[in-house]
Amino acid sequence: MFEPFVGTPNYPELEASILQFWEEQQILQQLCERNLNGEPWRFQDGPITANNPMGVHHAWGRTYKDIVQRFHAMRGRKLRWQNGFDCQGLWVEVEVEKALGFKGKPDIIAYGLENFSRACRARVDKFAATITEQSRRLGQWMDWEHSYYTFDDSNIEHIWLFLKKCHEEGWLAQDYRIMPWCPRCETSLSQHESADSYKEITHRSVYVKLPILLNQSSIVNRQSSIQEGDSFLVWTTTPWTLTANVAVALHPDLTYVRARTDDMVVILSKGTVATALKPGYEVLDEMPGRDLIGLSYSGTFDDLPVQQKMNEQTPRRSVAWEDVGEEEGTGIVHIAPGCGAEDYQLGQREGLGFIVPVDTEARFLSGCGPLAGLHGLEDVETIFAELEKRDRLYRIQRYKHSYPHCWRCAHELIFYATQEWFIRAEAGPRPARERLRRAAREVQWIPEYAGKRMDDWLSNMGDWCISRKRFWGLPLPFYQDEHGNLEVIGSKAELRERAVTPELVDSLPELHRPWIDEIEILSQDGKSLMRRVPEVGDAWLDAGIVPFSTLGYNGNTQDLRLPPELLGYMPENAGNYWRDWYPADFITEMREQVRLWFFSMLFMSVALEDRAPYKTAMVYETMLDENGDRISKAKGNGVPYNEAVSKVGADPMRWTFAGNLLTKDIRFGYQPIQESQRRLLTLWNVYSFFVTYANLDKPKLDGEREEARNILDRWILARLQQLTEQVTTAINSFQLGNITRSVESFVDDLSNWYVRSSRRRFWKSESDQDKQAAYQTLHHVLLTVAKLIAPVIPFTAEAMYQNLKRPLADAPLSVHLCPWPEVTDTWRDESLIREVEDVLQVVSLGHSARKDSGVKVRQPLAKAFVQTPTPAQRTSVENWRETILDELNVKELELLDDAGEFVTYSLKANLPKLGPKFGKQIGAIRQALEKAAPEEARRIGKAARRGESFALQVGDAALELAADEVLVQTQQQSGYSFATENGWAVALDTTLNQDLLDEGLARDFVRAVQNARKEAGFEVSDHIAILLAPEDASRLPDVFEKFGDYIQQETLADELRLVAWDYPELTEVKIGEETVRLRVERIANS
RNA sequence: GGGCUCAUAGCUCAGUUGGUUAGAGCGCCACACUGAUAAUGUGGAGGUCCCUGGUUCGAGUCCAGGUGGGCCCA
Repeated sequence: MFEPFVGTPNYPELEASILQFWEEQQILQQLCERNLNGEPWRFQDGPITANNPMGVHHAWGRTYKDIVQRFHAMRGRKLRWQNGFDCQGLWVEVEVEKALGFKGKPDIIAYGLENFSRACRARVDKFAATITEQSRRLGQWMDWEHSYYTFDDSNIEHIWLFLKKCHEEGWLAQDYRIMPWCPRCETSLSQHESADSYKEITHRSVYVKLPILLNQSSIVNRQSSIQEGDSFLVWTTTPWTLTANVAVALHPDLTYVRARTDDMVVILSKGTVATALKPGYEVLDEMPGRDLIGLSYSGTFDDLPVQQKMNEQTPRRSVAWEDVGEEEGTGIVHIAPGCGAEDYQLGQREGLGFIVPVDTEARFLSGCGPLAGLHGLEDVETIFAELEKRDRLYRIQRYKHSYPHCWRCAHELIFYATQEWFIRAEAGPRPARERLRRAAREVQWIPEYAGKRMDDWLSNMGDWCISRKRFWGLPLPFYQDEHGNLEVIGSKAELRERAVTPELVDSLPELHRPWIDEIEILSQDGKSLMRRVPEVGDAWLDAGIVPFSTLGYNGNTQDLRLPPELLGYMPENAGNYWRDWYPADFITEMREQVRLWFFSMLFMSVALEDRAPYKTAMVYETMLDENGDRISKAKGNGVPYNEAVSKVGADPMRWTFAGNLLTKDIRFGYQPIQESQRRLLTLWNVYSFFVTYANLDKPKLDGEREEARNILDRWILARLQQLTEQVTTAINSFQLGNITRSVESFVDDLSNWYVRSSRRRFWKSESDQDKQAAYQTLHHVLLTVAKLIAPVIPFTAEAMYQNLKRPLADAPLSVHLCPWPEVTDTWRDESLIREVEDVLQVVSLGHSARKDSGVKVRQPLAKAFVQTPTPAQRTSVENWRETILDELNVKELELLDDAGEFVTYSLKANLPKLGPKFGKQIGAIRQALEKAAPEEARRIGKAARRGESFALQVGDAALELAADEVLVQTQQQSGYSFATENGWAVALDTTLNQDLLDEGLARDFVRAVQNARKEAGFEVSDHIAILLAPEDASRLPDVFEKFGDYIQQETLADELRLVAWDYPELTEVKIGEETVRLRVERIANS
């Protein structure tokens, strides 16, 4: 009937067969067909960089995406199932360069741009295929045949449309930016690339003196003691940048000194005197930094043309800067805005100009006089000599510091001002910033702080630098003539219209360099020739446009990668497509995407539609290794995805991911996965229990169900409604971490209470009807759980479902084709659930009392006494009397009004009730209750237990309190074995008579036989014969007289034979206090 | 320097709108239970809920300040 299942699942094997099943039966296809007329549920996938195989951290995010998509699909919503690949930009170039063994730009140019672009495309295609395969293996459902690629012409054209819009808004601008630059590869490096490239290195740093020119100074503090001829002492580790000096910076609040050294007077901060000056100096006087602002000075290379020219425009001066420190140098900082990002910013603030003294190879330009042609980094000797010649050199010192290097060729980097394209945050009549903030406020952010992060970013963001001086990327559609006039092209059609040779546009293989660079256009007035700027675009433009480009926003739906037959879109109504699918209901990515992808999408959507392109945005945190350390390739401490998925399977990983709370970093490794496997094992055990016994009993599981009369069935069904509601709410509200919590708690109840208590119903029930009900209930529960876990662990769910659905005539082919479970109101029963919580309390206390008495559970006891905290809770005990008797192995259960003889009472205030009512009085009331004399406590306690109000004397006042305003506790007095908690009390009568002892022995005997059966490897349904040799004075023969039927029934023993002590092949075992010899034999099935 | 966030048992983490004796899992010790169970139960050991102050009858929870970690921006 059912496929037998024992032991633990082999996930990799199981998952492989299910993947094959999904594939063969085209389950996703069927799901799409089923939901063809459903309300759209709009998920926008963030493109994964198709540059390398995916890692486990990708699997984490993809699990979230898959959970949510599968859930909504089960609920009948129509989805696009579109996965996306990020295909352009420096990351791809860099990997291709590595693969080809290139050192930098010159190698690429030598290789040929055309070849290079083709190589980039090939790499993307290769890894898109790899990632697709890996994602399938994870169980992620996507329409893998129709993933979008950001290098597609349609994507590029949509970005063009956006950029044109930006131009119309007046947001586009060219400006300078300081970039880390490799003089050997002749290229800038992005921030990402330079982040990990700092290495310890020793440079010769230099102290130079800059004579102050009091006469030329705009501001002179007449009180200060500065004299003509005093010099600022400044320090730098990059002497070549002195040619680009335009200012010095001092901290206005630091103390500076005049000091005599080498027969001259220098100025430096007080805190740096000892390290900066040669021995034998003399401090003359001191002054605050602010007195030294606005002074002119003579530079190091006044005679160089670049310096002369700049000095005419903006004369060198000293400026105030809060970032100046005394940890190193002289407290006076040399400022070269053309050679440093901070310098540049300060320069902007202070209205300074900037000088770029070197070319892209770091060789001095012609404006640098005698230095021209020399290398800024390599020809330091000459720079020192020139400084010496000009009497500016004070001291040279070796200095060890961490300095950025090119990660490709290991060459030292410089910082370099380059001209780039920007989208302004605050330009135009309708500036972007506030419009972005307004749009972001309409988004539901999960967790909420993601929204704060976005707003913080938007409030503080600078202009968006969108250009890169590279090759494989979005070709910026910016066309300039020789005078620098700019026009922005918004589509390929427009390009053709404007092109000097339209046929060239027709024959473009793709909208990429180098092909696109061939196209020239005519300016609007038709007078001048315009060429495309050489730059390509920031890759975040590629990703940010996808809410539009994947939906054919520009009206061109020809080359979209979508399966129209499954979405109900025929070519004739494709124009409605984007309107139906924009904006997205949901997006989710790692937290850093807030200021990256979420930002770029928002920006582009605000520009085009003035609203956010997503309604709900969810972020998750960082993945760490299982020890909480950052995962890095160098350390090799990450779990390799392919290894993990083939070793432990996808579902245990998915369960681990799903269980993490969004606000927490996840600690991931094999340990946590094993933990998840263990948690899931309980469900498999219940499933295995069901399958085993259902195969023996062959219950009727199809058609009408028995009415659930048994309280256990009613209870687990009530819990199932609760679980259904919890899981549904968790996914609907994106609190995904609550799914596993709810399911685990339910499975725990199912295994340790429902199955445990119902066990006997499955193999010998008094009534057939009850047995049927038990099977049907458990079957229904397992099937429902399979559906509820289907989004999270689709393989496990499918495996269970495929087996469990066998007896059902018209069940859907796959669990993923089932409708999502709905809450059945007739089965809801909150009070029954609370009852069981009470019962579990009683049972727990009973076990505790057992433990206390030293009488083991197998020994039946005559009587248990139970006292409830409130009268209402007596029904809990009444309703579950049989279960409690069975669980505690007692013959009788008595409810006590008053555990009087066993206990003393103690009272506590019920603060949530009393607090609001009595306010400040509550302290006194608490005292009165807690300090009440024993008889007084007993009087009140009894009254409260009966649900009656009672009088309480508090100081001078006599208060009337209601029963529920006091909490009654009872403590064990003496005599009986006793346990109390939360107002509950359970006492056991531990006196034993011969009948009880004999029954205990019978149970011991049964237990021994069961053990023997198990060791012999018998099936649970095998009938046996028991051969027993008791010791001389054994009570067992008597016990057999009395409990023979019970023993035979329990052990499926058709025969119970007493044999001699030396009978062959007996095994000695202990039964209670006795030692016996026994053997079990299987009796052939007749 | 600014923003966000976190700090609870040896470890990983829960802790809903403020409520009495702060929980779970893992790990450790003892005992028990077991015709699904590598499961489970009971008991034990293990906590200044980061610190200080405030609001309140009452603070792990709310507020302010501080300390420390993480991330982002500058």
